[in-house]
Amino acid sequence: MTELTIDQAAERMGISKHTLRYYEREGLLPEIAKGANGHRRYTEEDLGWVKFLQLLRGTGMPIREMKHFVSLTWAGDHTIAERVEVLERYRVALAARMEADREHMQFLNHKIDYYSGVLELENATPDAVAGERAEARL
Amino acid sequence: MTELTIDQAAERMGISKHTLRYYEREGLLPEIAKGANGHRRYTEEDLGWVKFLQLLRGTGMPIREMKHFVSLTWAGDHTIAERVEVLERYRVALAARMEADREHMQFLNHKIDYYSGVLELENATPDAVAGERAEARL
DNA sequence: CCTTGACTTAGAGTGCACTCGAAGAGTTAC
DNA sequence: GTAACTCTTCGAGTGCACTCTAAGTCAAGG
Repeated sequence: MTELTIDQAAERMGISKHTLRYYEREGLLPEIAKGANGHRRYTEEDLGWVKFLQLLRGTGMPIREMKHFVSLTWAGDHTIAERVEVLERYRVALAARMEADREHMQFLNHKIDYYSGVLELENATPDAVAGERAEARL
Repeated sequence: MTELTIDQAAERMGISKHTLRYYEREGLLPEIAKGANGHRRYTEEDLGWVKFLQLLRGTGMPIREMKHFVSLTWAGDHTIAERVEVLERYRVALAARMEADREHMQFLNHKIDYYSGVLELENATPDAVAGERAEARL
């Protein structure tokens, strides 16, 4: 019924047709059913799986490990313990990235604040600019 | 005095010698002074600059734009307004990434919680496992 | 009937950021 | 003095995740 063409699926998931086929080729997606014309028909379930892959990808997991994880998922419930181990590892790594990002955001904020200060000073007193040389070090 | 060899600099900054030379070649670092033997000698100021590059890089700025930004920095104070524009763009992008990461962390947490629940259930009642099939959809 | 356009495949190409290799020179250890 | 080591440069190679091309098929429109 509500099966989508590759174009529509790509549009809706915010991903390119190329990437959809690439994921399928790589075994990250199940083989997508084909219509009478041989064109792919994406079901809602397929799209849900794509979303799952996007989230997994977003955790920083590389394609190689996604293949592994996906195969675990398809292998059945006896792989759940291993799946947890994998996810834990990426949770730790993601937490580290988030922490680093906070530092980088601070860096940007400080830099922008400092520069904005210099600009305001220039506007306020267009004469006294020459003395401003001290780059904020961090 | 406290000038470091490329090995020491790499060690201290947590970066490879290759990358240090690469950054210099690309014009991201000023030309590093060489000792009598032709070997690079890194000053504290050089290392500060490396740190600056690492922070910039951490904001998600690609090498190409870093080159631009660095050239603005070296060009003098009249480029400050443009520097602010650039940094603002990366602040917006970084904020978006941080928001996305929060979503990805939630995803991991939910998955891990769900799986852990299944595991506990298995341990508690090793018999009633067969009925457990409903994958958490998100 | 013929063109247009979207799909199919396998495989090649791209962009990024390193990362490494080869060739050569200078210092240090025995 | 010669072997081992580390540095130098330049250019090539790597790994990742796409991204695109070429050649072919099929359906609809004019």
